Amino acid sequence: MITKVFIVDDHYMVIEGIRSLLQHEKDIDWFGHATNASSCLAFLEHQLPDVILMDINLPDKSGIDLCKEVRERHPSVFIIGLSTFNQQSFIQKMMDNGASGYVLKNATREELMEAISAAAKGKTYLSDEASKTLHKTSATDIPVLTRREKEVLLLIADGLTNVEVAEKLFISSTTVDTHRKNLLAKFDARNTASLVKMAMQFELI
Amino acid sequence: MITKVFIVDDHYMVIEGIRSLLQHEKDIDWFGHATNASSCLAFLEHQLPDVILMDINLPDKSGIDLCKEVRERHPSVFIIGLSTFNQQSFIQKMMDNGASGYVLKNATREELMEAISAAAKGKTYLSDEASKTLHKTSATDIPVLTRREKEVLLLIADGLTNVEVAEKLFISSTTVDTHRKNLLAKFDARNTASLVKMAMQFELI
DNA sequence: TAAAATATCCTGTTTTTAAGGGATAGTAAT
DNA sequence: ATTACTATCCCTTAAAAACAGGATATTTTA
Repeated sequence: MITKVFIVDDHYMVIEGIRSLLQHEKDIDWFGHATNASSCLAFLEHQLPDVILMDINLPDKSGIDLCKEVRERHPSVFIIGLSTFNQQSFIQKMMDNGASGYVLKNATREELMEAISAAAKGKTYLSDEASKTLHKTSATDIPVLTRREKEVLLLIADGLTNVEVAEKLFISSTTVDTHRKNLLAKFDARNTASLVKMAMQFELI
Repeated sequence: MITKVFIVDDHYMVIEGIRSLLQHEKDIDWFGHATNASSCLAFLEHQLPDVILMDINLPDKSGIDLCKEVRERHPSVFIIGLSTFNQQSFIQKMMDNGASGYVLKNATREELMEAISAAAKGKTYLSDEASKTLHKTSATDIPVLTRREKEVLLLIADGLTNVEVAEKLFISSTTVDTHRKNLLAKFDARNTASLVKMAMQFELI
């Protein structure tokens, strides 16, 4: 069975690299590539590959959003996330949005082939490193914040005091203090400084 | 004149991509590749290429440090920085450490060839996007910190109080407070929270 | 060498946070 | 209807940070 593979990545070098890695594979039919999300979607209006290798960072929209969109419009197309970043949040979001796998750009030809053939069969494949990253966390679990807490967090990080945040949100400063208290607890942070640092690291700011 | 090109990048797909892009160039002699800094340095003990394409993110040490080291030991070897990131700080540091150019991974074959031939002649090449990034800043001027201030900043961001920082650095807590005061002034920050946020944005933490 | 930058230390006052406690009302889900 | 969560509000005390002055010794640099 021949698998039709399409690539979405804005880096020519990566596209070339993958083409080069796959060109001698008999079971792979090189279907083409796109360098951004919109041309990918346009392509899919006319032709459907079996598997799309999709970068997470695209110029016009994130691969994470594109993944969701493609899966909704074309459920027969399986998607493998492709990224330099071995980040828990990215992998998680990609899989949540219907991806069949996640491969790092330092993957070997073998890993890539495994991922493609698994995806073509509708199965799931995660590269070793990616699956480790996905499962190890819970120590670095990102706290779930309420809408209000996020608002307060942003303003605090911008240097506003409780009183100033309160004025901005039309609530009492003691309420802001409570939110701050809850934020510190959720992040297990010692004080505002480490709270802001952690929030930035989790990319919540 | 034939240019001997060597690549240091921990992503197979990028190595393959560049090889594929360059394989039909008559003026280019593919010299090989390394996937980390130490094997690159080991290779250079025996053979010297004309140009090294060097990723900024390597597993064992940063391309920025490796660049400096290679230039010191082997001044005849010219280096072109290679990265996904179009970040002012990276480009600046790479050039400061003696790189002859900086090319993004979404560069075309033409751009890559221009960069290589410029570097081979000892000239400098920056891809359009990279040079824009390098020159645009000054609105977002990054404060210059002293060694001590950086130490204090890191510890503050980790949530230590003045007293704790003082104990760690064997200085008085009032001194720490003075450093903090100076940091706030340099960053034009209202308080520690915004200081930490700005420092993270400037990638000083 | 003189000036500038850096690192160190001090004494105050005022404002803000941290940490502990507790309370009420609305909403969403089971 | 009860539980769980969210958002709101309040109190107290102690610790910490912000702010405003100033001072001295050591490096760096021009």
